[in-house]
Amino acid sequence: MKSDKISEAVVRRLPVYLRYLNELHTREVPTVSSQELGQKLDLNPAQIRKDLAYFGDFGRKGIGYDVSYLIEKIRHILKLDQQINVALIGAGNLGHALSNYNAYLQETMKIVAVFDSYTPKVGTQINTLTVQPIDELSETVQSKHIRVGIITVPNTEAQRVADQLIEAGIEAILNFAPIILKTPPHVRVHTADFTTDLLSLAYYLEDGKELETNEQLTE
Amino acid sequence: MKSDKISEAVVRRLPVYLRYLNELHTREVPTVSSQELGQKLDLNPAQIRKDLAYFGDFGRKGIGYDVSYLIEKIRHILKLDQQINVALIGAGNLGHALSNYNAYLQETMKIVAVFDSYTPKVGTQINTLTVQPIDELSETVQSKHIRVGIITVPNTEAQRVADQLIEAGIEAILNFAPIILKTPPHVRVHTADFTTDLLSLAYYLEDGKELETNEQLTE
DNA sequence: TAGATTGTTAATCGATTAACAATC
DNA sequence: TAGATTGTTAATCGATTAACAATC
Repeated sequence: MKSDKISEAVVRRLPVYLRYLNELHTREVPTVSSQELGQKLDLNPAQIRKDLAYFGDFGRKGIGYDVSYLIEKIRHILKLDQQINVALIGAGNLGHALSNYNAYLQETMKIVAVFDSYTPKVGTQINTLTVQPIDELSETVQSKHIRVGIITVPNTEAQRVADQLIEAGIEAILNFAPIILKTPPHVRVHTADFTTDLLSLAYYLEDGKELETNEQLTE
Repeated sequence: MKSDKISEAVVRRLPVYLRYLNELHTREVPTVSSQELGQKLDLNPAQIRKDLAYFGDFGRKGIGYDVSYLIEKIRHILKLDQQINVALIGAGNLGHALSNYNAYLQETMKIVAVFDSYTPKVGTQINTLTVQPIDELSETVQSKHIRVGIITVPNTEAQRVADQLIEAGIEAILNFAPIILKTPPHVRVHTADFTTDLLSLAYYLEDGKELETNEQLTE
């Protein structure tokens, strides 16, 4: 196939493939079929083949996909064959948590700066990074060649921080605040909103299992 | 319309509606149209009307939707008109961060217990909760009528914890570990995997903006 | 009444899955 | 050669959007 416009659904599956392929690589498994991948990742094998075929002929008929080769290809497609510097804005608990995830980010996306507007936080250490005041954002984005921003500030500040990031020339944003950011079309925004995930989960709970009002809770 | 099987996409938008409706309610706005909602939430007004119409006729032609009434209805649909108790497994930074979000959870989903398998963490306080050893999970799930589990443990432990939660009779899981959990069909699992969000963001970065190898980084 | 907006049908668009020839 | 598995087309399925009669 090759080319066409690629849908977001396809792009979002690529990191999932990559993650499992890395695991296979560690286990020194040389090749993998779309069948096996599908089983492991709960996806239809035809869908996996189609996803990959958008970008090239990576497999071999009768054999499957070479694990190392496919890793290389997907990393290239996702632009993860270069280091991508990331800034974290918001040094609260969530920011702290995320700063530990560098290892999961294919070692190519990397949080290289942390900012907070709350004065007592400025100057403290998060892992190896020193929390900077937010007004150094623009300068640091330039000097450290930061292309992606992660917003972990309170709701009320999220839009303002987004504006500042865009002003500073950032290209993409991962937003953890449960609000809809207004951004220009050239800046890609993904929202990681766990409150939506959790609240929508409630819909699928079974009916008739609520607490009875007279039921006693052991504390 | 009313009824039919409701797609996951529809269910996932309900909390988004709810969140903004609550904001309108706070601002004492009495009614809202699908047009206004769509503008604010970046959604097609027809889609919003259709989503709501799956569950009943909540609007008034020529007027729009009564904010308070719609809040009540959506809360009922999402089963958020009762308290839903939640357990958090994993008392690391991420667990810590999430335990502060109770306020965003419509005050009906509530984290009422925290567990960790790492002995030194057991007994420490997270907000008002004392971290419990993981082998108290089953008992506490029963006694506190916990229906939902949030997994914030390391990758390697996630599947085991999921199994324990299911064994304990939990009905739904929000999984933060970047792996695909294997679970029986009656247990609903949502995955909140920010690494996928972030890595897929890289795809949308502009080409030709990589760091030149000879470019100097100011530290 | 005139203007606004719903609920719903029909049209469109897009994504997933099945099927199979090609070929390792 | 026989078995396995890809890449791709066609079929299916599902979700979004447009349009409009009904009506507040």
